[in-house]
Formats: sequence, C-alpha cells, structure tokens
Amino acid sequence: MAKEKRVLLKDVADAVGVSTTLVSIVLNGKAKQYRIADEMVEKVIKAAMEMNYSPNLIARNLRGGKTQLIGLIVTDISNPFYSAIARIVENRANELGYTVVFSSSDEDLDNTKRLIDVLMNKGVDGLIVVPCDGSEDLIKSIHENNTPLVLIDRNFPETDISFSCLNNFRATELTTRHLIEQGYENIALVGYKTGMNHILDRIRGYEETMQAAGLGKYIQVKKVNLMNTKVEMNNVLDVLVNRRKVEAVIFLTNMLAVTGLYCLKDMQVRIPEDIAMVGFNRNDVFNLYPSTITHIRQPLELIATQAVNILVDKINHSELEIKSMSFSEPQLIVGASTPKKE
Amino acid sequence: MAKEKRVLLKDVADAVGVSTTLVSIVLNGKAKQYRIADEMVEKVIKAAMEMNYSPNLIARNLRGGKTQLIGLIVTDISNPFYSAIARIVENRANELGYTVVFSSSDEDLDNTKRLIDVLMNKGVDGLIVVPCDGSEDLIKSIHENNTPLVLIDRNFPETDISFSCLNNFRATELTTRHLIEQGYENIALVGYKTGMNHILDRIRGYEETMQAAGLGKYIQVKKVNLMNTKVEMNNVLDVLVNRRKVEAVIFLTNMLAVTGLYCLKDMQVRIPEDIAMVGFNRNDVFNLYPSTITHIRQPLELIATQAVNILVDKINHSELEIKSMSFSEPQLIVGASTPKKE
DNA sequence: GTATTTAGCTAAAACGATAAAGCAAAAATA
DNA sequence: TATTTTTGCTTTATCGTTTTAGCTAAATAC
Repeated sequence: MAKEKRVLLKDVADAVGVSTTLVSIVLNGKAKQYRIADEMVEKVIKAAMEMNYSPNLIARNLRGGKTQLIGLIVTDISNPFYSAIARIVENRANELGYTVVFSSSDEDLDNTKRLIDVLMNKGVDGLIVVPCDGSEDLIKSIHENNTPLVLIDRNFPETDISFSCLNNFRATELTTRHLIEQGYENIALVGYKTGMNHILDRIRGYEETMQAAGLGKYIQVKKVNLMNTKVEMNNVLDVLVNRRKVEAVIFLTNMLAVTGLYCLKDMQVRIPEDIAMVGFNRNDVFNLYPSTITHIRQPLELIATQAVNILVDKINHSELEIKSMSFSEPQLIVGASTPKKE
Repeated sequence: MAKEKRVLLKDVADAVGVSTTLVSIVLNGKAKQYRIADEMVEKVIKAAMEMNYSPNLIARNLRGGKTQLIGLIVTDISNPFYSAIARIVENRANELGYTVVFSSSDEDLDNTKRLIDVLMNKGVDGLIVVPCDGSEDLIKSIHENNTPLVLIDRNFPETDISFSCLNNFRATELTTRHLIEQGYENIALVGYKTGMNHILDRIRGYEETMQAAGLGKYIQVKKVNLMNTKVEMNNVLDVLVNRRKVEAVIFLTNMLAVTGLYCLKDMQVRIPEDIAMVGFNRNDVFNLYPSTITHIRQPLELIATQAVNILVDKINHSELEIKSMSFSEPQLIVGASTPKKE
C-alpha cells in the first residue's frame, strides 16, 4: 500500500558504510580507474544488488549525463508503415539500452517543431525523424545545434544530415521495368503533392525507365493532395481509366494504393481485367484481394535498424561529424494484378 | 555549429536584476501568493518572453519528482489495433502536457516485467498497460506500489485496478444476435487460448446468447494458439467447414479474422456463399473484400482517451485510491458477409 | 515613539546523481 | 630516516529548478 521509497545511492552507501561517490564509481565500472580495493568493489556490488538499487536517470541526466531516451517522430504512428518501423526501432533501441519516445507530426511543420522542442526538453539523447514537407530548414537547425539526428524514410540530399531510407529510384525502376516486360505501354503513376525527395525519386525512377524504353509519350504523373485524397483520387482515376485508357497504374505509397483500390471498387473497374496496378509496401489487402496485388516491399527491418545504429553511433561519438547514408534495396513482389499481356 | 547555450532561469534573473527565485515564482504564476509587485511581474514576464526562456524539465522533474512522461505498454505496437490506440493516447497525453514512451511486450510476462522496470526507471509518472496472460500478480504488485496505473483493452475484474476497455460481452452478444436474426443457427466461434478476461467475456457473450435463443446444441468454441496461428486456424476451419457444416463463424480478434480470411481463401471457401463470417475491429481488408465483412467496431477514440484521462487523474490525485471502470459500447457494422438466409 | 504587521524580495537547501579535487595512511624510494 | 609515490577513499561542487525560511524596509497599531 505505502509507496516503497526508492533505493538511493546514499542508502547503498550507508549500508556499506562508505561515501556515495564510491558507490557511484563502482557501479559505473570505474573502480579500476579510481583504484578502489577489489573487496570493496565486491561488497558494494553485492549490497547494490541485494537492495535492488537502480539509478535515478533524471538526476543522472541533470548532471550532464544521458537519458538513454531516443525520440522518434513519424508522421502518424497509426499508419501501419510507421508503426512497423516504430516496432523495429523499439527493438533495436532496447537491445542497445535505449527507450523510445514517440510522436506524430501529421505532416505538419509547426507540429514537427513543437514535438522536437518537447522531446529535446525531455532530454532525449537523439532523434530519429520522418521529416515533413518544408521542414528542411528546421531540421538543419537542429542538426547544426549538434543534436544527434537521423532521418528515416525520407532525406534531404543537399544537407549533410545522416539518413536511412529506401533506394526509391530503384523501387519504381523495378516496378516500371516489370510492367514493360509484361507488355504494358500506357503506364501511369499516382503520387501525392510534395517537394520531398523520396517521392520525387520514385517519380524519376518511373520517368527515366519509361523514357529509356522509348515510352516517353506515355509518361503521366498524377499528384493528389494528402488532405482530400479520396475525392482527388476519384477524379484522377476517372481521367486515367476512362479518358486516357491507361493499361497500368503505379501507386507511390501504401495509402494511395489502398485508396486507389477503394475508388476502383466504387467505379467497378476490375483488376487486372480492366487495369493492372502496382502497390507499395506490404498490406493484407494486397494478398486477400481477389487477384493479389503486385507491390514493392521495403526492407523495413534493415531501414529501421540502420537508423538506430547510426543514431546511437552519433550519440556515442558526438565529436565526429560524419554523414551516414543508408540506402536499402527494394524488392518487387509479383502478384496477379500485373499479368503478362497477350 | 556551436551548441547554442540554453537560456536559464539565472539568465533571465540577471537580465532583470533579481533572484532566480523571483523569476521562478513569477513564471509559475505564484506572484500573488508571494506578493510580488505587479510591475515586477510584468518586467520578468517580458524578459522571459524576449529571451525565449523555457524551463529545463529535467531539473524541474528532479526537484518535483514528476517527468510528465507516460509509459504505454502494448503487446505489439506494429499491430494496427494497438498503433491506433497509441496514436490516440499520444494525442490526449499531449493535450494534457504529457509525452508517451512506448514498449511492446509480445504477450510475454517476462518482457512485461522488464519493460515496466525500465519505464519506472525512466521516471514515468504513470503507466497504461495492455496486460498479458498471467500478468495479474505482477500488475497487482505495481498497483500496490502506488504507481498510477490504468489497464487498457483488457482488465482484471477481481482486482481494484482501473481500466478502460470494450464491453466485450455486448460485442459478441450483438454479433450473435445479428446472426440469429439473419437466420443462422449453426454458428461457431474462433478465439485464442488465453485466460484473459476480454476473450472470456466475448466467449460468454456468444454462449449466453446462443443458449437464450435455444441454440445451445450448436455452441462451438474453437481456440487456436497465438504462436502457430496459421496452421491451427487451417485445422480449425477445416473441421468447422467440412465436418461440422457450420453456417457462420465469429472471429474474436482482427488478427484471427484476417488469418481466417487467408485460410478460407486457400481452402477456396466463398464468403458468404459457403459460409458467413464476422470480424473484429476495423480493417481495410473488410471493406475491400469482394463481399464486405460484417464486423464489430470498437470506439477506440473513447477507450484510449478515457484511459489517459483516468491515468492523469490518478497522477494528480495519488492520495485517492479509486477504481475507475470504463466500459465502452461496441457497434456492429453490417457488411455483405452475413446476408439474410432465405 | 516603540512594537508589530505587511509587503516585497532573497538566501539557502533540496532533488539524486557524477566529476574534480583533495587528503590521510601505507608503501616505495632515496 | 626523510621524502616521495601510491593507494584508497572522501569532500565538495555542480547540473537547473522549486521551495522553505528568512530578511529588510515600509506601513500600521498601540
């Protein structure tokens, strides 16, 4: 019932009959360096174990140490793509002795700014961030302030900020080449409105592959607005399907692909009879759809693990200012939504 | 490049030419109580604003024993159900000035124990926990230690630990009644092996409703093991579909429903022609499946918001030991998977 | 005119840890 | 034997706040 009083360094010190400093030294493994007697080291460790002592991290951090806390800012933790990343980040961080604090920016610059402020105030040792559109200056200022920082999923190529993300160009290159090999020519692409590099790279991968295959005249890049996706997607697909007589559509994110599926269902457009399609990232829908959906698989495990590795490395060697760049290779999972054309 | 020095209380105090105490008092809104002159209050506030002062939470926390950190332990943050909850917890916590630290227990007791230890070490002010099977004693000991604690999604009815969860009995009562009204009689249920109350309540809801409708002889409760779901589900569905000639199946969780869909697809069993089914929680799959799937919707927003409210209330009134119980009402979303029997 | 109250502020302690500097006793060296 | 070095530990300062107790001068009471 009564709140058990936490065991403090002082309690251990009193129990052994020494100073708190000595206990601190021993428990931090600096006994050798401070030439503490071996028997004393044993006694202290034994007492600390028996009393179940664990340091107050707040006090330790105030003193100038570290919190062993990592801040993770994604756009939306309820988005399965980011929650999958969060899970891996959590696992890897735990392995390395860190705990993860998370926040969702909702793709909003002001939110991102506020969240970074809050997290830094909590004393996080470093940040893993999915940067939103327009956040380059903000992120740069954080980086220049020497806060350990790693971008994930998206990056700013013009800066020297470390990142771990997909080789986005390769993703659509693979996809487009697959469709061309299957015999499609009139291939369109649906992305969303943003200046962020990951989407631009995916668009480039499509455009350059189309161009190289001599299909330049078919290049069609449609961009919907993230705020009003459903309605805009309807319009876009109406144009592509009914007016442009497109043979195949590539969706640039999971959410776009799923929204696309909803719209196509409403329009009673059949896949792949009426149109072929390619999605992005894993989703049960892709496997359970009457014809399974061809999609790009990101090596999430690798991307997220690398992000943590890079960050912890930065935390431990804050004096070094190295830009670590990790591009992970995409994989194309071929389903029934992109059959060979006769 | 150089790390900007943070503005401290002392900096503001020096700028105004007063003590740090005075600045602290003013900025914490206790000027009246300490009879600080009105002009002085103005001067201090102005200076603090201009210098863009914000308090070091770590120092404040060390002094006050509070971190404004909430720990959230779910079974798996990458499970869309829990990440949706996490998102709402995050939002509500932010509104109340808290930040969320999360961890995944993987339904494992030792993990749960370890995670709680770590989070309490980080100094979280309170915990929101999805308890796993067998964790009752552990959770009780945390509660008895006066750590503010709220269970979410699942609860221990025999204890006086607060919780926020679905009215699970009502969920399957609604579902079963709906199926019966649609003309089904041979209705089976698929859950998983656990002693946890939420699943047991769902099973009771089904059993009692069947019994009350005079369909007791059709009651069939199948339990799969969480470790080997796919294989066991195959066996279970084989028995139900081929041997028992079941007319409808109720799946007790989202994961079970989706796994069920995979198996039924493999078995080439059509929904609803060959069998009717009901799922649990929202999932794009349910809407995009050729025949939309009838399912139970949990008011996640309410459940998660309530959990945070209850927790913060406990944090702020730790002297009171009230058991808060929040049961939220389920909603049945009727799809094409449970048509009226002719 | 002295004693008491009140207004308006500050000094110092505390939170719990760590790091730097210091100090006494034992051991090694001259 | 006197001096230096080493050993093994302690004392003190510090991180940035908040809180408690206190202090001075002006206002009020007697």
